Amino acid sequence: MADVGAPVTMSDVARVAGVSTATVSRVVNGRYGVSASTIAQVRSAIEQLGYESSLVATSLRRSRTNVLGLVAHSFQSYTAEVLKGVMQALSRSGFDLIIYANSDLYGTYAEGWEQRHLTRLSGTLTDGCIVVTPWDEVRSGTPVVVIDPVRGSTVPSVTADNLAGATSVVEHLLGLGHRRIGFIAGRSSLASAWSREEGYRKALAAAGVPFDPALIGRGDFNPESATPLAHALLAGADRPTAIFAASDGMALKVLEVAKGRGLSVPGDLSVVGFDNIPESALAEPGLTTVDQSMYRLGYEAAHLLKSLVTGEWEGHRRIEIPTRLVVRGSTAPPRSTPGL
Amino acid sequence: MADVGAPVTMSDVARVAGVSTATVSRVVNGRYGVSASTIAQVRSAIEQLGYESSLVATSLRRSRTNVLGLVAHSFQSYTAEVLKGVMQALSRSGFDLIIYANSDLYGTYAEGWEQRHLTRLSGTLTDGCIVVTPWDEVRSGTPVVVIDPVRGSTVPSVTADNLAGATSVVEHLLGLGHRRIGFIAGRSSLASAWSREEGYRKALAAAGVPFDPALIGRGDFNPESATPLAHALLAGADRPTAIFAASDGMALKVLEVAKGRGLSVPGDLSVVGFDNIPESALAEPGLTTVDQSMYRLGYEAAHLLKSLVTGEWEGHRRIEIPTRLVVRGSTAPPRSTPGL
DNA sequence: CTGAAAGCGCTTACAG
DNA sequence: CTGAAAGCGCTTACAG
Repeated sequence: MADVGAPVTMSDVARVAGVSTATVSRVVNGRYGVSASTIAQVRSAIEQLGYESSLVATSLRRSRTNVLGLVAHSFQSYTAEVLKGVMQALSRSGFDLIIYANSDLYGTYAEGWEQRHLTRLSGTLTDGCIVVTPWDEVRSGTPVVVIDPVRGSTVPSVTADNLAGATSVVEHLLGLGHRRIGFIAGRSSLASAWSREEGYRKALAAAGVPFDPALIGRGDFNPESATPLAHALLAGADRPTAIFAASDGMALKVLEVAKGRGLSVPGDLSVVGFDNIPESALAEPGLTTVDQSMYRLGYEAAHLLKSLVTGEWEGHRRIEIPTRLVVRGSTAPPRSTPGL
Repeated sequence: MADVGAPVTMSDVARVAGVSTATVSRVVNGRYGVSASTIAQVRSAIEQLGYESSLVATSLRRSRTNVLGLVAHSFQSYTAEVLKGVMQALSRSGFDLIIYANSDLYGTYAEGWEQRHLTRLSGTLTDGCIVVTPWDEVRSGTPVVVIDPVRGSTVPSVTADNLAGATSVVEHLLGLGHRRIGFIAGRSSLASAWSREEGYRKALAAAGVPFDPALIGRGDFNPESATPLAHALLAGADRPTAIFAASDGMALKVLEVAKGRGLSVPGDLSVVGFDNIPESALAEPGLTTVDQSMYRLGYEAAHLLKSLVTGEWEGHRRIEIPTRLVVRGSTAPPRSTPGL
């Protein structure tokens, strides 16, 4: 408690114990070949000084650190859920986790951020990294697992079955009687955004509903990006009776915009999202969405990364997690079902 | 993409650019006194090789790293909320955040964990740290802010106004007509647990309701700790008509136990928690609780730490955040109000 | 304007 | 069983 001076180093311990730093290092790391009496002396000096080895110095010197990294551009509910899964998978694994969060980019997408930090960590601090929703393809000298990669990525990855999820949404809306279904797309460089749009198109095509480009808004997964798009979609005379947004964050904005324009949900407009973040259950009305178990994305990513680092991975390097449609109050048949 | 070999170091850049590492370092850090042509050469070598400086090597050498740390023992909803506040406060502050999570202790309280990791980070990697709910008093050579400190702690800290929060709970229950109010306490070493219990006692005393030690269960904030205590409280003939648990996690377990024993909530038993984690709103019935804005705890802690590190702090080093009673479906008057 | 050298706190061959 | 020395990738006086 009184000790608020310079940090205690290995040299301090060596001096107090009357041995070399090499010997202290051996004791700290439990290496063989140190006499019992020396061990005792060193231990007592460590105790007395409250010494802990510096993570930085240790990992600079060693090749293996037993620390895994996670790099994410922001900390919304999505990332928090992923994190819980990661922690569970790493529980008692012998690997600690370091999460690196860039303060200057909170809530925004900044190009290249992940790559830069991945590189800064991976040579020295971490044995491998998880990158969540990177801006672009990433590369690294140590193993990497990407959650929600860009289109065409060849890096090991974990994603939800976005195609099936989006398909089930559109089938649900079609089943309710909707024919004019708007879509707000996500960041187009991401494989997930692409698959969700593909699911939308294919399900419409399968039902023989013609595709109308006027019903598509191009967002970027950020909630804010959906606001002007929702206004645009709802302004026309021939407005859609349902809007499917490629993320819950965007869908919640659609809800907001609809209310602002005096439209009742689901009476005048059905709204569906994708993700199933906790906020969606609390919305009024509850948001119909696709659950993609962010917890499981994190869990599987951590599991894969761990195996990659220890070199014991056998299976496929691209994992797909099943999705599940969650129907809540934001969807209903359109007011006047046009001749089914 | 093809580059998956050894990491690119400053020496590599120096070799390609035909200069010394000292010069590369100067260019990377934007120091004065390098000729324009040299800067250009070095920049081009950096570009060509995809060089990024090693966070570890840099922070080992430098005294100031512009990285703040957060050490937490687990990653439940509580920590995730705190994190959001921390990130918001650090947004565009020039400080990055590193979160260190120990994999071997997920979900459990392990003595001394925080201190050990704090020490391992603070000499070298971080300029300062936030520690969430430490097991014991912490110390460090660099600034520390504790969220939810132990009793008697002298370290800068941020806490909710636990006394007022607990008082409002008991007043709410008394107002409904409850007289036999059980209490499940938190980890007694924490100031928050102490204040919540004090609020409980004082509010009872103020209302002239005698304190009954048989109505107190000693938990530790972990949800699991509440299960046997709830059974014990509800087993007696003269069981309480309401139970106030010192955390939502424990209160949700009380809900479970009550149901398991065939008691209806709030008909047979009112239940109240503390924290207002997202799960509490979703419980059936919704849990009456005290909102302590974990987001704000994180925000204020980060703000305080930042000021401490830059040396510009003026105010008090112990910040208290107001709390707010949130009444939901889990509380109601007792079945037969004993003569008010 | 630039480089050789020392050193941040450790670990690991190499001698002895 | 133990220590002197080199080196992990950087930065910073110190010379020139």
